[in-house]
Amino acid sequence: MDYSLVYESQGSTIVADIKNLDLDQTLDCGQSFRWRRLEDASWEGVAFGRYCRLSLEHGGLVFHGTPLQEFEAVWRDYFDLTRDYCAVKKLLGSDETMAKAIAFAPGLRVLRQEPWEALCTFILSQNNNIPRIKGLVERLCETFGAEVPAPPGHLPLRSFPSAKTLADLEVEDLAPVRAGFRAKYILDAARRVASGQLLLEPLYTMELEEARIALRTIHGVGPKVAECALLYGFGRVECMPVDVWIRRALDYLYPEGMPGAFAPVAGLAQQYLFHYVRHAPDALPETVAKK
DNA sequence: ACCCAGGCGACGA
DNA sequence: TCGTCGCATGGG
Repeated sequence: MDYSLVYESQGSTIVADIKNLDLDQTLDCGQSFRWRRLEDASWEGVAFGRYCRLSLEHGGLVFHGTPLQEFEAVWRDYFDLTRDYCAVKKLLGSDETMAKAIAFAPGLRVLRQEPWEALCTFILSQNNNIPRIKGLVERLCETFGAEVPAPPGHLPLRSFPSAKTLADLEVEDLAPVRAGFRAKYILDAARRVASGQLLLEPLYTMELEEARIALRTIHGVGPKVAECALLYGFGRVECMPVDVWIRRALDYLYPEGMPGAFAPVAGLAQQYLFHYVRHAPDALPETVAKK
């Protein structure tokens, strides 16, 4: 539990004693592609069809215009605030390399996103770079999402389009998204999910290897995307996606593999490491980083 | 212009 | 089963 005191004040929810959360580190680290940083350093976005604007103000986390009831129904779990990151850091920090990665971004958390959104966005992520993934996701939502009302002074945003919505489209309909060869993958995923041929709900608790196999029945979902969907969409923190960055990091920093004790939270270790090797100048030697 | 990106499927050995 | 290649697109 990374907070103990939460209350509602003037229509906003305030988490007074939040620990282990930095919004910049968490909302712009390549796990979610829909959050935007505003001029005043607050962040706004949409998840589970709800608008959210939040900021960190002298140690307290403020959900602007969000009733306590909605915080408890949606955002507490979305930000995984009931997880004890102090315990996670204690475990991972016993390793010197991981201690450096954690020190570089101590407020990084792995979000618990909507399953369909996580699956879909990481299908779009393949052989792609993060700035461009954001563009694809933005155009997908702008074109096919439903309008989500925003408070006065803020432009309405759009929800992530449902599988049902996308299932009725053809590849040509997705042209404005400019997803390239990934468009057909999105449609296959949408059709399998919308038809009930692939049930997402059981993937929260299904035996892991079985869940991986189920996800990989989608055309365009391989080992890496399945791992991302399980980690980011289903809270399966033992899942560890290995992309080109993590591959480099493991090869150089953990040639013998990561410590076995990390396994239960390998996905969280992966997120610290991913952020570290992409942004810390001294994490990898120049020759390794550029390769 | 050029390289490569949070990979995957198809294909051939 | 394993290595190689093409894929759409555009950010840096």
